Amino acid sequence: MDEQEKKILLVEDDPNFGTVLKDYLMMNDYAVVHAKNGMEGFEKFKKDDYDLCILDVMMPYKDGFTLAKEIREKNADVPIVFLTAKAMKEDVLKGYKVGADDYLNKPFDSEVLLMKIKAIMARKATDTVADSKQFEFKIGNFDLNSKLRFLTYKGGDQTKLSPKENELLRLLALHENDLMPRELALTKIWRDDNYFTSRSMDVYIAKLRKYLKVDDKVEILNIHGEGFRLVVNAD
Amino acid sequence: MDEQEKKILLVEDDPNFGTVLKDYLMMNDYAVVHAKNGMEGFEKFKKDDYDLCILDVMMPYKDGFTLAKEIREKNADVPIVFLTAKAMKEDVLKGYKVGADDYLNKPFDSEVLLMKIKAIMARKATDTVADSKQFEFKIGNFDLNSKLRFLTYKGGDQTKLSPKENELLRLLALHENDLMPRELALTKIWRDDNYFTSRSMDVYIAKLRKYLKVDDKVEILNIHGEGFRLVVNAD
DNA sequence: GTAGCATTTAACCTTACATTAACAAAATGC
DNA sequence: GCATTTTGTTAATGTAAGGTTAAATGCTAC
Repeated sequence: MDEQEKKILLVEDDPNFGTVLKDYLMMNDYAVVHAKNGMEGFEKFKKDDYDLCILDVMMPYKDGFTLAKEIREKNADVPIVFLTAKAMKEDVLKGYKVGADDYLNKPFDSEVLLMKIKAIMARKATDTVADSKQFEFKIGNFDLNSKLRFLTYKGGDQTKLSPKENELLRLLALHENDLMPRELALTKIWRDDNYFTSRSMDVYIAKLRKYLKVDDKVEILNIHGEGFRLVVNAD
Repeated sequence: MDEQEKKILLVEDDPNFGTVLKDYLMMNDYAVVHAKNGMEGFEKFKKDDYDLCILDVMMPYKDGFTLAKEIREKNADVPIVFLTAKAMKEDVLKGYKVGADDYLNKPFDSEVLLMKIKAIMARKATDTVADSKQFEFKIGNFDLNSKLRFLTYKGGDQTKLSPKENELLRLLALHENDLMPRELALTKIWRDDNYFTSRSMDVYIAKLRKYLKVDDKVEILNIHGEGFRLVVNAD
């Protein structure tokens, strides 16, 4: 889990206002996806996970409330903020009914919006304890704790692993005794496959080999032109 | 949780308005305690646990913000809604900084307030750890009393902790031996995540490390780019 | 007011991490 | 064998994160 930007889905049909708002949010380190109408908004929502949705209420074809309802059916938790030109009481009530987290009347102050977003995100910051992805591995005499990024030898010595070391070893462990294609690591961990990332990966393979050296049952073999293989030999 | 009435602390100095609002909320099945000024509000807050605080901003002697800050020192989680006559941008920002959950301008529609309250309560309900009301921890040879904010070493030496020290150590203890994400502390305790709050947090980590130093089984480890880990080693 | 705290800000330092570069050594294919 | 590609190794460099310290600020209480 690295320093990820928070992802915001912004659904706003006014192209000028939408673009300005998007830029402003991006300047404040949010990753923003801008949909130009309700339909598009729902498509984009289904395709990805968002930390927050900002919906304009007044939109052609599919208004913000309808969209909010659809979003709620898919995901009961994602915070929703409505933008609205008029401050009609009925609208506000309707908004809270579909589970709005907040409400903003246009024109609104951008700093206020920012604070609201921060407040909502902070609320959300639950201690989501580790999704049950696999984070612990036994590798010969080693135990790899991939969440806390350390490698224990025979229950004793702990080696801290850097994020890349950790990811790489985890990927190898997931393919224990089997081929872990070079390309897999490069695309999954380095997100790019070129001469330099490849060289970088080799550097990390070397580091891992150094850590694993203390147990002579464990080794990382190269399969020329294919990838690597984490082998655990019997005693 | 059982079918308990939710308890609301209402702090409002205008006796007429306060009484009307209190009655209205009670009619809607909330248990309401009405304090007539900031001082009284804080006294009442300390005496009981509330699910929500509604604070008037403009009050003699102790305004709503000051009160909110005091409340926050005691309890970082309780939702706070401000009532204010004027909609000054600075005020709104100030409100969110002290951790407001919402903001209402007087005169406001009572139904809107009700919806907001419902929305906030619903949010709280889904907040998984909101109920982790644990205030006493054993950390190696230390005992942390997080309510009274002190740290005892081997039943003897007591160190008083400042509010921030206390919250931070508590958060670490809640995740003992596990990762306590940096971001979690920053959003929960500092309510903001930027370069300076991050540096501030480091200062507090240093303070805690100094306190904990006397017990060499206990340490706070950093996990680069992720957060911290309070480790208690076996003897 | 000012004394005494808690907290933030600021500057600065250290460490951790990832990449790059240059080169050596294997492996492969002809 | 020798040319080419792939892998291995080491060191340097750059940057980001974390750590430390002291001063500045803000608050409360006297």
